[in-house]
Amino acid sequence: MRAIPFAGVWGTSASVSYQIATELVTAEAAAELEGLSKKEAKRRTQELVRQRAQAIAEQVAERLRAADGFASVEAVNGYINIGFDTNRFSNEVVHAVLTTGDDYGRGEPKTDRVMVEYSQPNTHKAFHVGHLRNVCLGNALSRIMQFAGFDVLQANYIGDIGLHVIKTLWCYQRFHQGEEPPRAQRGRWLGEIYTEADQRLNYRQDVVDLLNDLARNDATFREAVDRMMKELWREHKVGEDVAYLLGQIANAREIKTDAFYDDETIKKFWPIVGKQLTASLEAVRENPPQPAAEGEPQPFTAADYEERLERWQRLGEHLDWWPHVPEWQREVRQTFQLWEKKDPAFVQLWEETKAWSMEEFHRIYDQLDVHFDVWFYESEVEEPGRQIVQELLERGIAEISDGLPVVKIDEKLGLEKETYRTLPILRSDGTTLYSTKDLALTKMKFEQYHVDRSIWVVDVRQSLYFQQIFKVMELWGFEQAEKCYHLSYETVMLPTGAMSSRSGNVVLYEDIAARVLQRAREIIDEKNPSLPDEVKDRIARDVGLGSMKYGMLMRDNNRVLVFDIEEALSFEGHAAPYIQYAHARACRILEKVDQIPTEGLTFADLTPEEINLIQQVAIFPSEVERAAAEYKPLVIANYVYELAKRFNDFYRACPVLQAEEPQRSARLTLVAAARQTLANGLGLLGIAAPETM
RNA sequence: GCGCCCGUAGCUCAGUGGAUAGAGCGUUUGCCUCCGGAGCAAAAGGCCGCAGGUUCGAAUCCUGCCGGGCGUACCA
Repeated sequence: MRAIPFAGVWGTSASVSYQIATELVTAEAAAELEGLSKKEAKRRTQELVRQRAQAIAEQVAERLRAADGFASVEAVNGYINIGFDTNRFSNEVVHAVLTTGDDYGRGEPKTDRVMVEYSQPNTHKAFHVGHLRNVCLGNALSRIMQFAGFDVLQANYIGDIGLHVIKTLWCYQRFHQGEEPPRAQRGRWLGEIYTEADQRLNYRQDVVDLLNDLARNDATFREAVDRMMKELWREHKVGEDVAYLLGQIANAREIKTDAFYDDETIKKFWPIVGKQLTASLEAVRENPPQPAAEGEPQPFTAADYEERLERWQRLGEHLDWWPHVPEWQREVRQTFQLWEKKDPAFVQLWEETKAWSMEEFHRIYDQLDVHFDVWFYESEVEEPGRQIVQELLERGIAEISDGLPVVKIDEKLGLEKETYRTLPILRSDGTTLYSTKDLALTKMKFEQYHVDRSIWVVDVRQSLYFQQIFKVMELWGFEQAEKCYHLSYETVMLPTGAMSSRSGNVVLYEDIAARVLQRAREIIDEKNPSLPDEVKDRIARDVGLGSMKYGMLMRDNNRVLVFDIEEALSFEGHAAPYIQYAHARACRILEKVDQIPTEGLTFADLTPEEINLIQQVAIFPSEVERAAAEYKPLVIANYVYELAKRFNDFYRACPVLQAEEPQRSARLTLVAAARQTLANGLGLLGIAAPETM
């Protein structure tokens, strides 16, 4: 049974005649099909089933007509289409919505307690669009499951310790000691320190990566460098390093960061690289390369050279970093030991700077109207995690391999094929890994919060990792391991490529929020200039942030989201403002009447637009249930857009206030029901439904 | 190598084994004396990556292939 797939018909459609026809035909026509080829037999069966299904549908329709109680019964293409009594069903739907109000669509209370862990931002790092997708998803999922009847606990898991924090604090102490940014900027400023730390510590690798990239992929570069270096060698007699570079590049062999004798080599070599890149770029611009044959490596285009040249330039600004990198890396390891020893001064610095980030996070959550019931911190599960590692070792589930504790999961499960691989659970220097902490956290969720199910909303790149964690928990004998679910979603990319704070290719949350709010405000100033300022501000927030959230939710989880700020700033078409606008229009109609009747209405001679709208309103509860069962906020995002669309159709085709009674009352209640459902649906996505905009 | 995900209109994407595969953006043409034009109507645009299979019926399920992304022992 399903809704009749044609617009403007209120009823249901059944395909049972096909099942019956199939059974009958296969039984009766066996003899006839005997001698035919497989293909012909198939075609003949298809033909017979079609005819038979239609015949059965007609018979059934005939009976149902006699039974009475349906508005219409028809046999079409083998389907039995049953039209409902529109008046009765419309009354029921509208009555249900208006009497339950904000609770329309709410599911029966369920016994399961579910924890949804999401957001998990790292302190000392920037909050960007990638984090935004996570928050929107996790929060919408929580709201939906709660509304569907589950007892939901929303949990945040703050990454307040780990290598990233150590790196940031090292960089702060080493290069920015005593500096203090303006209060509102402190979280962001720390994020910049982190980026700098990362750039410094990876400097040698980044330099060598560029060289290797060129040596591997660009034949022109190999030849030119070979020529130039030979000259350099003859003229200056610079020693072994040049020979090394020459050899590796000419043969497209990998250059290693630690294979240099002289720190000055790179400084001398760098201009040569740039010179060659510039020359290649010019050559390619004048004379674009022909695409290589199938299977051959493609020659670099102008864009390829521009990108490399840009990297070359950026790295060239810090050639003086090169000699220091090994020493910096040593310092970072020492800094980690300060944390391990709980050095009081260091712990104090950590607490202070952590608070800077937390302040920013709280500001963001408030703005997004996101509220957590439980706050976990990585720093709090380090010790419990170590104990679990200890126990896993004692029980032989974990072992020491290459100097660190790991669990060889496939081996322990007796799997031949590589599936779960090996999970390291503690660093060889004794510092904790993400996995160390997650093992403890998983246990804590079930034992301290007594949840029946636990959902992790985390990026898809960690799916193997979570499979590993859950399997290790299972091996450890933790029964609730099967109640753990990783809800993965694809990454957020930018039109310029993958996000990376190191290369500066990031879009920060605060920047998009600011732009979206500003744009919303401009539009309101233009469309509704007479509103008071504070009302305009509130609407700008509802519309701007709503639009931003909807953009994060309108795409399927396992699809990469390319975040385009221009798209986010467009409030037309398939976006939250469209839905909010339908809601505001409904409010305009409703405010012009004193009272909305809820019973004894006459829904007679309904137009297709009215029927479509009532139908869409009617399926809201089942859509909520489906969204919760499938963990898919997208279901609601699609639903609420479709509802707005149908409302707009109705709005155009059906005058309400000027209609004659009893049609006027019926339409008024329909508007009220649609408005309520729009508001409820938007609410599940964490999006406001303003009355004016 | 192995594993996971994606491939649908020019672009970005919806689509629960069922009837004629839908939106938005973009393009073209219209609609405010009428409950708000952040709207509406119309046109154009499709071997649903390819090839098999299952089924009365496949964009949807299965297998293989092609193309792209991601993951794959001390990052999180």
